Amino acid sequence: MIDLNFIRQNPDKVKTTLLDLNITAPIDEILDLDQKRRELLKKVEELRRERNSGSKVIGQLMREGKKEEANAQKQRMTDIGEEIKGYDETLRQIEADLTDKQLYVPNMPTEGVPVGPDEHHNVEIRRWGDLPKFDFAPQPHWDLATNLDIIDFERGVKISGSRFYLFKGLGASLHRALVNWFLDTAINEHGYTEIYPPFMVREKAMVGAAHLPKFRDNMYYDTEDDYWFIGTAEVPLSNIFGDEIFDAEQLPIKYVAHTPCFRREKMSAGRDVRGIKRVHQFEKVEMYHYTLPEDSYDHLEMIVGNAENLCKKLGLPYRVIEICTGDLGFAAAKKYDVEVLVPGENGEGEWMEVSSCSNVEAFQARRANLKFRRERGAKPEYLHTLNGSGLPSGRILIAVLENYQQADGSIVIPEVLRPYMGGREIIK
RNA sequence: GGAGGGAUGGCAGAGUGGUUGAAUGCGGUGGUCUUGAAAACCACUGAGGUCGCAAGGUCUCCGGGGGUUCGAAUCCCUCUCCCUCCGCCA
Repeated sequence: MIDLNFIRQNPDKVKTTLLDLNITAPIDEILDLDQKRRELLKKVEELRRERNSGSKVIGQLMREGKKEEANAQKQRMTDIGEEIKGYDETLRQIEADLTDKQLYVPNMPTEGVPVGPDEHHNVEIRRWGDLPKFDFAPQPHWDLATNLDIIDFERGVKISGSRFYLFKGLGASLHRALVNWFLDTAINEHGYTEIYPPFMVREKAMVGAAHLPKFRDNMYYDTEDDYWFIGTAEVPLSNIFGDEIFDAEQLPIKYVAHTPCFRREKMSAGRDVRGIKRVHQFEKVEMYHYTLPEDSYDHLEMIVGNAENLCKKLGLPYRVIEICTGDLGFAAAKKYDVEVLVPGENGEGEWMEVSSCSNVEAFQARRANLKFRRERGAKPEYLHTLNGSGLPSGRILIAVLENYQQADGSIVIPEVLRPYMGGREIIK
């Protein structure tokens, strides 16, 4: 959610920005509702004030035993009460409508975000490493994994349908090794506190994280108990401190969580259907920061740096790109993606997104009501939150398989993972 | 799943229809006293909306929502959450 005051004071700027973002939102309706709301509020408050003071008089009169005067006063108050009731009803509708519409307004990109209509206008910031030199034709991960019998696609599909799979034997070990190494690195080297959150949340949490109401179609939902299944740990992490007020010195807070991620992938039917790149259930280690507003952009660099560090230690070539306005999405004010380079289906090399690091500024903080106080007695302010993948174990497993493959189809295990696999050096 | 009991300010805990946005205690902040500290004493100490340049005014909020009433923390309905007992259970 963005500040209603900001929309009110900069309507044209907001509208222009929406064009850059390639997102539509009912700004004029919002302005109209906002104005109606304030007009009504004024009337209703005036009437309430009258009633409050008028009702006190009744109490006074009763105590003094002046029954008739009290009754006359009661009648006047009844009339005012009726009037208030009418206005209240309208006001309630307007406020509900206004809030609902505000929930569809995206965040405003920060100064300096490249302007462009789509992902082709993202800007490469830096690049690290090179694709390994293969003196043979590299295979895609689904062939490697099937031949090594470490991923069973057919039986995953048998159990749960398309876009499901199962890890088997050393495939499952490798996956688990990645998760544990991501977590340990985050905790021991990057200074995070680990959280094990719920994977099913109520609607309020989804709205707080800005995944609802707009992205309803991409999420699994249990109709019987009203639970939403998280598509990322960002959802529970962003709601932990809802309706709480921090002292400034308690910030920043850096959390890391490993969770499954459930995604319907409705919008990408037919894309990336082979392998485990785009699936309904995967696991991810997610970084999440709560910061003072003035520190959030430093933290964005920290988060992306942490994601890069993981790629470097795994020996995976990558690039960092800054996302342009048209590709920025709903919640981010600024976003970096980290993409690793893998041989891909045809062996020529392709970029695969493995981390998305966003500063959402106060966008989630407003929705989830996350605040801090600069000093005792100061007015509470919204804090800033950031999120970044660190990293998705399934996609990194793809990268490890494809980049560390040998001519005989075996996989050399990256050194950092070997302690997590009983010292094993190769999968064959 | 069944039965019962709860939800009040940072915390604890009063308050069952009329100056109660809320006693009291603890905590916190400032001050007095003290060489300093402690103790004692005094004062202050919730959030949001709206109007206003401001000072300040005004409205709302006692788990959420709705209702009764001139007036609700107090009465009614409903939802959520917590606790206790029974049942089931990794």
